[in-house]
Amino acid sequence: MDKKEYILSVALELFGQKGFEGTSIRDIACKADVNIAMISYYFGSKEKMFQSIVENKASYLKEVFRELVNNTSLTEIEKIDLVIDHYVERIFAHPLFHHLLHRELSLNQRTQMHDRIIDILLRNIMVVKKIIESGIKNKIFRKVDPEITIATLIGTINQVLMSETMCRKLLQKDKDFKPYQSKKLKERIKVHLKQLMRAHLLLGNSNGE
Amino acid sequence: MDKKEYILSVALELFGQKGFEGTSIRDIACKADVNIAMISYYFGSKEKMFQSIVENKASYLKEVFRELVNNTSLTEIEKIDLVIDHYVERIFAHPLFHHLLHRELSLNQRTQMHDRIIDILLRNIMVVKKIIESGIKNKIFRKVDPEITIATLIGTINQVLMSETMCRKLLQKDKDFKPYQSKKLKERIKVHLKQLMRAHLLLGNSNGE
DNA sequence: ACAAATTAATTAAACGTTTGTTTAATATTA
DNA sequence: TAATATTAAACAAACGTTTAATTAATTTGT
Repeated sequence: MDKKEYILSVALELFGQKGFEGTSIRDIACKADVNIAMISYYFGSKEKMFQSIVENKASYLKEVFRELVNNTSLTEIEKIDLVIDHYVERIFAHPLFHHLLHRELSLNQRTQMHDRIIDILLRNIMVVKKIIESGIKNKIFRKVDPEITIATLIGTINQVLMSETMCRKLLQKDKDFKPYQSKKLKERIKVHLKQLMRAHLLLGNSNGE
Repeated sequence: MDKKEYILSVALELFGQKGFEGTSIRDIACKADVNIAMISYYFGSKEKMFQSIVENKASYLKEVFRELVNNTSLTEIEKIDLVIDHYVERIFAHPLFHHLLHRELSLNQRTQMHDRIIDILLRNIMVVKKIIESGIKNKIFRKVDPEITIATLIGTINQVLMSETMCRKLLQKDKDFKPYQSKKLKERIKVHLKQLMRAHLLLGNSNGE
């Protein structure tokens, strides 16, 4: 692997676990087994390295939802199902990065980075919002609150994966249980969210199981 | 106000906004207009002050849900409604404290504090879990996933209030809009969660509006 | 193809700040 | 007088960053 990328991956891991202020560049350099000066040499500063991580990783999650909204061969509820699948898969694939994003979102530090993250997240949120509004307009969905509904989608997954220890205690698993690596948990969340959204969104739903 | 309490309130505000590592005791002392040494004098250390904040504030939110589960004059869905009311009111009343709790939950720092916060949160979570399981047992609720359903409840509110800027952009409000002080938003979240939970939980629900 | 010149990568050490904490002296209150 | 509260100053340690020297890699001229 490219050395620069390797440093970024180590930095992501530590930032994700201990936060930006909670991680020193010495921590990163030590774990990546490089000299401290290499961080300034490669990235200019600690904060610019942080920005590199965000821009690097964010590029992965662009253009995923875009095609969804323009695909007319799918019903709105099928699109919602796909959004759930994509989103859950993404968070399970990059849990530390999403920890990083949402923690940064909850902080009043680094305004510029804060706004950048909002831009990144908002792009996909708007796609989902349009799907919901389309479903309402076509009288397939109930007149739900689109924005808060999206918060439910995103917030549910964040909440479950917020803390490994918390997740274990909530689900009453032993300490060997690794939430991020559990395919069962991933499917469980998908099933829950799909059932939840169908019950919440679909008109004339008698919930026959 | 008691000086010790005042320092704690200032510390809560700064920790809530900028995180534990992102806030220096000089920031706190300056904003509270006291000498730096007073923090050690009163609390012993920065971390012990943090613990004081958590224990102080946490005492407020004990014993709120306890009575709910033992009250047999209410149906399960009425209890869920009350849980939603209480929980939303609480977060809107102490937004910075809940920021603090959940951010600490997402960090792998201060294991002891981490476990303490989990204990605090889990107590109320278990009450809600029992309500849901009771509803399922009494064939009033569908056979939903109780644990992930709780994550939906908590996660939705966290998500909406995670960032003031994000909230404004999501709801397309101008910069004068203060999410934490908006009674309209508070009611909006309550209505959403109640409708969501009724559609999700109640058996034979035809969603007639 | 090969030595010379140039650029890039890496290092140990030091830089000046800021960090949390402590000290020892002073002021206030009981 | 004795206990408590408050202060300015200093503490060592850790912080992000820079420097200047050295090694490695690449490019160039012949």
